[in-house]
Amino acid sequence: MEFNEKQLAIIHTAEKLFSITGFDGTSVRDIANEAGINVAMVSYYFGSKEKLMEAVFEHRTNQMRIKVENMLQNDAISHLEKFYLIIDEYVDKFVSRQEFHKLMMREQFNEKGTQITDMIHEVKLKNLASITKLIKAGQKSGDFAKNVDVVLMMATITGTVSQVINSQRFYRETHNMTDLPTEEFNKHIRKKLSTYLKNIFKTFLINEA
Amino acid sequence: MEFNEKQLAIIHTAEKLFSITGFDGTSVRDIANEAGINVAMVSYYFGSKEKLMEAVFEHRTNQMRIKVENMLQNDAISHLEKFYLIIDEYVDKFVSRQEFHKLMMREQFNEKGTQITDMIHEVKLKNLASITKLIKAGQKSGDFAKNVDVVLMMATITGTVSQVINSQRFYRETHNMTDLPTEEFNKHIRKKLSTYLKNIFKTFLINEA
Amino acid sequence: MEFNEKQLAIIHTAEKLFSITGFDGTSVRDIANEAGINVAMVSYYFGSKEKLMEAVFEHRTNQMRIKVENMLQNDAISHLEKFYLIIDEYVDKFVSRQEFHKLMMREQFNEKGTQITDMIHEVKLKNLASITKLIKAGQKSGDFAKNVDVVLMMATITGTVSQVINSQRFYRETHNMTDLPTEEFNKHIRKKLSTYLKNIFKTFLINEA
Amino acid sequence: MEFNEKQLAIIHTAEKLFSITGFDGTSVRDIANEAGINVAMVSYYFGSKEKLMEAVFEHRTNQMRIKVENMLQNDAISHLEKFYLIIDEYVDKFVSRQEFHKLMMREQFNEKGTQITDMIHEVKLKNLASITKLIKAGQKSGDFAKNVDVVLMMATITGTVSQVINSQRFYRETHNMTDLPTEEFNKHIRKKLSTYLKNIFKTFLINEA
DNA sequence: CATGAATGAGTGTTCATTCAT
DNA sequence: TATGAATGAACACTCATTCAT
Repeated sequence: MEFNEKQLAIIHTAEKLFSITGFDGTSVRDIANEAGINVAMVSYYFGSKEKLMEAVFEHRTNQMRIKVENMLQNDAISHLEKFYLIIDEYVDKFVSRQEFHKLMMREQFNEKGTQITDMIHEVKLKNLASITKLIKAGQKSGDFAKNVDVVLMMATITGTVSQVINSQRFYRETHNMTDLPTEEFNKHIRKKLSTYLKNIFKTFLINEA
Repeated sequence: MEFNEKQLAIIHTAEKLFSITGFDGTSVRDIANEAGINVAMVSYYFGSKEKLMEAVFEHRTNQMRIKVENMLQNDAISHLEKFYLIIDEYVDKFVSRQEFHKLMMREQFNEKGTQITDMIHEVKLKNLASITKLIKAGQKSGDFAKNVDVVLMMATITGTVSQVINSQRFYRETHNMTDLPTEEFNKHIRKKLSTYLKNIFKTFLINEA
Repeated sequence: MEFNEKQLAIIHTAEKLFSITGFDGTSVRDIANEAGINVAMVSYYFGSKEKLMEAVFEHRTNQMRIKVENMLQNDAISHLEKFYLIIDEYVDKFVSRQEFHKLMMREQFNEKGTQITDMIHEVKLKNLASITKLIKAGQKSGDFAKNVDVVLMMATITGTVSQVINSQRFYRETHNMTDLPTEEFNKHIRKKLSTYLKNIFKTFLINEA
Repeated sequence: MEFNEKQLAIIHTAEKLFSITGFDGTSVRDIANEAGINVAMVSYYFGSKEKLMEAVFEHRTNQMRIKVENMLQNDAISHLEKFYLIIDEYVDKFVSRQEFHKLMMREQFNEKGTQITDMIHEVKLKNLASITKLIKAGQKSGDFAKNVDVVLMMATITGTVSQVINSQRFYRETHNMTDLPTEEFNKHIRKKLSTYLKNIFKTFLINEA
């Protein structure tokens, strides 16, 4: 599905406000005002507030998927390095699309199964498949240890990144970075998380041959 | 502050409903109906819906704090074992009070700084202090590696547990546990998370002497 | 079901406005303003605008039923006189409850079968049964002609009265009664319709012995 | 006024939808969708929704007028036979244009005097004049009784037909014709109403010389 | 000549809260 | 102390209509 410019403006505004005040906490009027459009446009373009939320997810869903297909075929880099690339991709995605990922994390916790929780579920399943494939390859080659639970590993990666990014205030205050400009903080945290997570999984994943 | 029975009934119902449908998604009438009390009681007892939310947090805040004071003075167990106990405490808290922790996770992501975000922040700071104290002791004794970021470690522990517990469906489906009764699942996931997290941090934290 | 005073005020106002501007043409706000109550009261007391409409009908439904039970057992008056009493009852009801009957006539034409069309249907069936009973008794005694279609007779009585009452302007203008006060007009039309309908059915119904 | 094909398509669709869901219950979008045209066309062609309604009536108004001019001059048929022809014409019109007549009946009940109520009023006045002319001729020749109220007679004819046709369900159910195809029902009811009404007025109108 | 895009006003309904008792 | 009744504000959404093209 393709969105025109006005629709994209609405989607981006909605993404932002939903991530800040939540779906229920954001009124269609808030979105309309912030986006500088008429209230009726939301219904006009998307049908309903819920459908707008779905549009937000549809628009960003691709960015939730980590892409490893090409990687896996590249024989030049080791399995561990491939895994590192996956970590970097997760970190990159969360850091560069903080608003959307905050929104996604929130929505993921929703108990009532909506269209959106289904979309998230699906992407997670796909990501799981990709990572599992890599892990299994690494195990077959003897590089990786057996008996690793990929679901838990995913939980650690997304959980850790999400914690740091989404409740940023805590990290910033404890690291004396309260007033660090967004750009610089993002750069810093990207590097920090990447290194940390790689370190975490290095010994955990590698076969102590 | 002490709450009478009726107030506690309201608090518990609110805790549950807030965690399911969110703060904005839960109406005072929903809470009143579920708790079997009059709508006006919420305002009457707590002043406002927001104040009720604060009461929910005030009531559970203690449970958010990990207690390590006694542990630290116990010379019979090693630093690593002490750290393991902290992990178990986090896991226990999240598993046994899933509703509240889901609520807390959501609220933590709120950008608008409320009374509640402040409460969460404070507790996290205290927990950080406790853990940091232990880590530093371990480093001093040479047991633990230097240069570990305790904030990141906390993020990993809470992030991982939160991911698994709060979007339980994904874990259950990928582990063929869709219909496992709550009790059994809790027992399983407690053990699983505990072992996993200890494994993660074992090599990471220990000094390769 | 019983209604309190405020509910009755709303019902009466709704009855009036619905009869003038129709269900869709009347807004809940119109009713609230006219009744001097808050908009929210309609939902509060009746649940919805539709339910309010049903309440209007529930409240007046008894008045739609013609009562013949006692009459039928009275041996002092002839079958024809009993039928005349029925005519008078119809005329009386329509004249004294013009607003409600206009509303009913309109609603009766609704194609989409609602709760209300069902209610009307039911009352009409009961009225039909009552009249049929009388007609059959008259036929058995030889007073009434055979082969009369009671449904058509009902249609003539209600149709004629409804036409005259509900599009009153035409009758008034053609009879030079444009400015006749309501009270007097009602008195006049009651007598007029009564006489006219009795005349119509006299020769039609009576057996030319 | 003449309407082009597209305008006629809109008029016919509007006539149908207005008769089913009423004027306020039918949205311009409904009409546009059903007619397969653009929403803006209604305003474009007719100026407004109300004007469209007027166009519907303007288009059908001729069919509301009964035509007796030629009849009256025909000396070959009796006055009573002429009156019978008028009855048949009313019945025919109502049966063959049920949608429009349902719409008209509803609109006739509108209290707020609109352009449309005026149109209806005018036609009724003309019809009244035609019938009155015939009745007076019949009275002059001694065929008809004196002291008949033509307005009431019109009310009986239109009222009876309207009741039967517009709340068809009642008639069908009480006559075991629930599933009778439209065509056959129309044929049946046409004959039935014609015979019935003629019977009604036969003795009522004729001078018992 | 025709239309997709856009709008402000208005819809029924729900909301957290207040108030008289 | 406790509550049913009541309210004004806000909600998501639909409406008939306008306008640039």
